Amino acid sequence: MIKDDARGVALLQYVLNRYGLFMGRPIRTRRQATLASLAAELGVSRTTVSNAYNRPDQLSPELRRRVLETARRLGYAGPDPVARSLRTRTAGAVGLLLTENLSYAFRDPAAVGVLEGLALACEDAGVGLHLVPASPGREDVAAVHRAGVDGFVVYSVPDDDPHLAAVLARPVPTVVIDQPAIEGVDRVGPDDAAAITELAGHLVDLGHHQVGVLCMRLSRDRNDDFASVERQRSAHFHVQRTRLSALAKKFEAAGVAWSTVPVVERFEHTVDEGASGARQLLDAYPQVTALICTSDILALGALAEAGRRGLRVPGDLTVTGFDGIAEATRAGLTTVHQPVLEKGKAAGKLLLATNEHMTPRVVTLPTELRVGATSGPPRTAEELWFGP
Amino acid sequence: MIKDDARGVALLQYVLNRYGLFMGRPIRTRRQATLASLAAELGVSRTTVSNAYNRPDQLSPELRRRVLETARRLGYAGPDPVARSLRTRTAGAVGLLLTENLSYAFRDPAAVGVLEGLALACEDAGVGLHLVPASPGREDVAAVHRAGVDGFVVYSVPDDDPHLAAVLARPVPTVVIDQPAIEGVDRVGPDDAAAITELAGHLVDLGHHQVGVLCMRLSRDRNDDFASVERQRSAHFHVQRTRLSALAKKFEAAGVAWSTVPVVERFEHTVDEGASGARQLLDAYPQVTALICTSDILALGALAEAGRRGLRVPGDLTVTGFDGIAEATRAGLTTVHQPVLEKGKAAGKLLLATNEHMTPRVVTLPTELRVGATSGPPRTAEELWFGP
DNA sequence: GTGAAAGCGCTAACAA
DNA sequence: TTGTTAGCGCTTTCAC
Repeated sequence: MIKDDARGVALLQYVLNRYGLFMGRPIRTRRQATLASLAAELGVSRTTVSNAYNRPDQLSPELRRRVLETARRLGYAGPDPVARSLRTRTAGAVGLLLTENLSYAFRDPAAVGVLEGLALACEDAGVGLHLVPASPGREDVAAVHRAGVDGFVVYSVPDDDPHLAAVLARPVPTVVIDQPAIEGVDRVGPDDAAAITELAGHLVDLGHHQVGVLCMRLSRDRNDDFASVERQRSAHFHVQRTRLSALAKKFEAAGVAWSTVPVVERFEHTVDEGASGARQLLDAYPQVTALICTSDILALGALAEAGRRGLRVPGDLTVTGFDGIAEATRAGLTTVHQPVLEKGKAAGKLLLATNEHMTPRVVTLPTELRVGATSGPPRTAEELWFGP
Repeated sequence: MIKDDARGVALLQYVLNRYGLFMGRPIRTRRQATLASLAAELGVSRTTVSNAYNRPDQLSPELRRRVLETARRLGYAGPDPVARSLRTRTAGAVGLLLTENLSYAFRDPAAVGVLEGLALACEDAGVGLHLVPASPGREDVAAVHRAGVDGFVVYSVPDDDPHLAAVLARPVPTVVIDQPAIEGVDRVGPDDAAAITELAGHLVDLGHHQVGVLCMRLSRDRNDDFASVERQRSAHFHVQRTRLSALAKKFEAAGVAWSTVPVVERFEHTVDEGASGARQLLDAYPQVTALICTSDILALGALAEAGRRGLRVPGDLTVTGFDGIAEATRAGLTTVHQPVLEKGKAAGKLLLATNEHMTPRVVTLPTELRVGATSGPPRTAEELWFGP
């Protein structure tokens, strides 16, 4: 009985809808066709219509043709993706959390490379890539909850970011890139400590003892200034913290007291800010012979500033970067190259591999020290007095 | 009665689930908590739990606290986004269709600019940006149907692409960028014809009559070769077709028979392919005095090739581009600048503006001819014989 | 090859 | 302030 009533109502509703009416209301917009209305129009069951789209082999070609034909006539574009997702429990998309400024993400070739790699992996698997709107400023975590995705990739996010916490709370798999290890979460990234230690070794071997560092933002609060050792230690950006601590360790081992090494921080990650950071550092510490930058973008700015000051590179000043972006290569920068495209791809593959795995997986990417034309031995005392 | 039965079953199911059981089945994985199970646990209705998340003012702070607390205890991360989307009829995301190779989209600064602008607009509105996995090769349109989005932005897609047709069939608003006008669809783009006509005028004024053109792919089939007038006319990439026909018109008006103008096409949009295209064109038509490229990327390649041949620019050869990307500016390229970031932003705003509008809206972006150091008067006959 | 029944997990009138 | 009711549009056993 109940079923019959329900059907009767559904039918009535359907008829009204067809004529652009709502129950008891004046004419409005014509309702969209649904799988049910299509079935009613055809006089078949919803199953059959569903099969026409999802299991073509489950019904006669003739019937299928009729279904599709009628669908076209009614302007029905196929099963509603959201309803399907609810029913099948898969969204067909992965989310990307990226709390940095978008302008950073799209302007740093290294970040774009990661994005591209991830997008490629998604494309291969036929799943969408959902960019979660999460600006660093906004505390509103709702966007994370609203994202209909089967998993998340988290990239370049401070470890105390509320969005990250929100992602981890969601009952879907997660992969982090360049982030600290998290219990039960897959991880992708280079061995930052080893890579920059090798770079530091290169500088030590050249004879540098008076070094300075130019790094990206260490925490969510802005500090376009020198960063104390304490601030370095408590940095919330894993990559920066790791690189700084590895540098500290290496230089301490080489007899350089880390507390005497100036570290300048910049919130915005641009070439101009790199130049400004280099200016600030060199103004205060003109005796520095090597400027270690934690990214190529910053290093390019430092090179520009060196040029502005009339410093020859590497004669007067050694400059190094990190990432190995194309423009750095063209500039002959000494840097550490990391395979950014692979980073994104690996993250995507990890997330999309359905393999049941017990322990969280870790992909460590190879890096390569690329000695370019911007690093050389420091000025000696004689050179300082008598010229090179 | 029926209702009571349903509740009884739900309750039983819930109790079983809590203990990691399925009805009649052995132990499996513990089911995820849902709004309903949370409500049962608390002894309140589902509405109340829903309100705790969506309408905090609809219940007492104390009860809300209890709900959230219990949610945490049960590992409930908030209402399922897909179910919510189904119910509210909004996905909180816009789709981006981009059938070009992803590697193109992420490597051309102009395309990245559009992407960034769109992402910024989405972020402002708090909606996600869903990249639809649609490689140019795959005919499989399912990804378009599977995308749970409230609207689509279509960028740089051939007008006969099946993915585009699939998007238009979906009952959601759509905005196209750099695409031909489509009945009932909003559109964003520069006035390509006017822009390149101005550029052509600049060349005509300089006295160029022997020109050649290097353009991006015209259709989905690969043709790394000269493009006949017929092929130009029937191109499926709107932007390329528009630019070529505007050039034809302008040069015909200046007394140049377009059929005599060599047009070389390249499928891949890279600097290297630009160089190879220039090589092919100049090998066959060494008398050309101006090479018009339909993008800066191609033009940069052409410049490289000119250098390789020992041609001075603009003394021996004038080269022009289109887009106004940063690297082109640095190279002093004569080009047409278009505001790519604004293009993406405008598309996003158009899509997200809920304003009821009757007629499709069109945003025409301003362009600017930027005369750089790569365009000058052609060699005269005397110069050819006696040197400049 | 086709259909009936049972939800997926949630929200939003409307009632109490 | 809280609960009841009625689906959103679809897929999927399981019968027929």
